[in-house]
Amino acid sequence: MVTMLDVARCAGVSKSTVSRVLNGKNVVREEVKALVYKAIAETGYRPNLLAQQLATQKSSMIGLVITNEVYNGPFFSTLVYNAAKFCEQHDHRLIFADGKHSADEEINAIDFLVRMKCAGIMVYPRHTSQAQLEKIINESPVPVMILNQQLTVRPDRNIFIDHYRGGEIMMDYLLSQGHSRIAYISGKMPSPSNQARQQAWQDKASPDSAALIAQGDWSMESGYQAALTLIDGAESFTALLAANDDMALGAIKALKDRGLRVPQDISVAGFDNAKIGHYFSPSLTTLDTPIEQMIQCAVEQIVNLPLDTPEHGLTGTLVVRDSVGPASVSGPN
Amino acid sequence: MVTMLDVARCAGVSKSTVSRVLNGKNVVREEVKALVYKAIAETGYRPNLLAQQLATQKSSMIGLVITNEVYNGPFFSTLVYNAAKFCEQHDHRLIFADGKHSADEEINAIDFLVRMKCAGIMVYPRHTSQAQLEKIINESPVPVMILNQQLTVRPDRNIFIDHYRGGEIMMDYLLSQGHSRIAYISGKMPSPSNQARQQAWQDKASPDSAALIAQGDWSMESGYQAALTLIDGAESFTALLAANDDMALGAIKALKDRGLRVPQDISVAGFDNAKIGHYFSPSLTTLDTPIEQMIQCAVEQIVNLPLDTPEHGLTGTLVVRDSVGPASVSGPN
DNA sequence: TTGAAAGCGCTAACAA
DNA sequence: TTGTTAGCGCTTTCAA
Repeated sequence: MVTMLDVARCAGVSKSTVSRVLNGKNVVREEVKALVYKAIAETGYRPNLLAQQLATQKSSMIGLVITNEVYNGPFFSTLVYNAAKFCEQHDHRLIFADGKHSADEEINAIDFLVRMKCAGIMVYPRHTSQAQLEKIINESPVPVMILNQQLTVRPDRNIFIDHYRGGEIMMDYLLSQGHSRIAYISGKMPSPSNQARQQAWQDKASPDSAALIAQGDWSMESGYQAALTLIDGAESFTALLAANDDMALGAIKALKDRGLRVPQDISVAGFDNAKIGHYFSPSLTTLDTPIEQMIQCAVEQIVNLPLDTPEHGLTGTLVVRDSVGPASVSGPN
Repeated sequence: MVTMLDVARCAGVSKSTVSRVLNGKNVVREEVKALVYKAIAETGYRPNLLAQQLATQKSSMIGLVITNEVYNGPFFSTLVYNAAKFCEQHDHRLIFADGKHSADEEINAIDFLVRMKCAGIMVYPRHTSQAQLEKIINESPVPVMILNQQLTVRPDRNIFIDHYRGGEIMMDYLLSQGHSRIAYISGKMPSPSNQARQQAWQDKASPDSAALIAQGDWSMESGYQAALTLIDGAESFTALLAANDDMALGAIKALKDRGLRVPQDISVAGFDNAKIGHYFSPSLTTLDTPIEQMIQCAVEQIVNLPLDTPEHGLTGTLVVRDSVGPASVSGPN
């Protein structure tokens, strides 16, 4: 491996001069500079970033921790895409650690990134408790930004989406369409997104809706199964709200398979505004979640832009499409 | 920041002893060990991975380069999910660099990972030429594995999917269903996947099919538009093959919007076996692409498992569903 | 404008 | 079994 010293020797100068040339400090004579560049080209030298970061005590990496359970959702691509985009926009690189499926593993992933001396870390937590997160934030030498879920402390380290408000928006829309019996398909717990959405459903739904809930795990298949369970249940309903689009899509298939029409017999809505929702038939009414904005805030907070963290949670916007219609007079059962 | 020296002082031993304790060399007296652990706990010491990797000259990171144009495809989640999975399985971490949208940027991303001293690098190239890739592979001190596309050299650094064979499988199936006029929606070039699939289509389609091709860019929307173009074209066809599932799904919507039935009037097929295909109506006939296997081979090659690189490309398997039916007697126009 | 030397935090001979 | 010492490849004072 060719080091800076090799370049220096080859150019007939000292290590420090090479370093200066590379770091653009304009204190080097042009002719020497040229010599150094020539030597660099000749030797094929690549600066060692580990050494560089160790010496400067700073790095240009931003870490992201996500539990791989999230990988399949439409969330994931959008999240990573935007994370990479905003990192690069601020001359940083995204580095990525799998939080796997337990609090320990999530904490481990964060720890790895801390020890890699990332400039900052974004965590999309799934298992780690508030208390643990708070501890991590406070002990970390670099900014650790908690995404998606609301923390009760350290708002400066927290960019969250107000999923409760999102749930309300969706429920209000369904109610405004005349639906009074609304079923809910939940995402896999623990999940702050699901928890808040479910709470909104519960608060807005008619009091006797307790039986109108089925457990999903965010996947299309679970939405399919959950919908079957609900259809076969004793309680009737005219609308079905799923905690994400994937499950809503699975649910629509289940309804169709049972000969029910969407939205004439049953209306269906989801969350997240997955692209496919537009192309599905019927096209899916959903809530567009401001992922891009969330990531942007997090990254800019890390790179220390003079930017205010949003005081309140970000809220999504309703996307009205065809899968929700007015309540039919008679429900399916 | 608390360093190893701090721990050593706190425990009343030397730095090397602390190091030994940490690295599990069982040459340290139990009592001393205990002392060190106590000091570590007290000080809250976290080893600096940069320093460690600089000193040991090795790292446990595996890099992945993807162009962000790929982020939206169903490919992406699967790719990253499996990459993370197999990395962790072999006690490595995935680190991720955006190839953005030019050869220069891809090469830059690879360079970054090289300079971060990754143990190995996986590249899903989009823009970089064979010659450039070859150069990179040969010059890199660590294994650089080229994914997806076939290289003419260095099969030991190349895990590819035989997309031409995949295209043939799909075309053979369509032909076996009696289709003779088969249209094709292409992915965005440059792309080895599209190139090979398109070639297979061209070789298998009837010679007068030249007009039956429309340009897409992998997105659902482009599939939608491309299908409209084809429908409005002068040439009739009974089947439509799209270079990926997303475009096939967009195309199906276009057909429906024009009052055409799938598969009765027109059959549609795609590639990649995106999950949603199963839930769409009609469910989508597609080719399952062995992404997981590809990544596994790449990772195991990097971590130096006694494993043979597959001699030939991996091939996908046909997934027959509802979007393809027998050729109808009369096409749409 | 340049070079020498110390130091970033760690590992790994070598000696003791 | 432990401590001393010399690196890993880079940056950055401090002198020259």
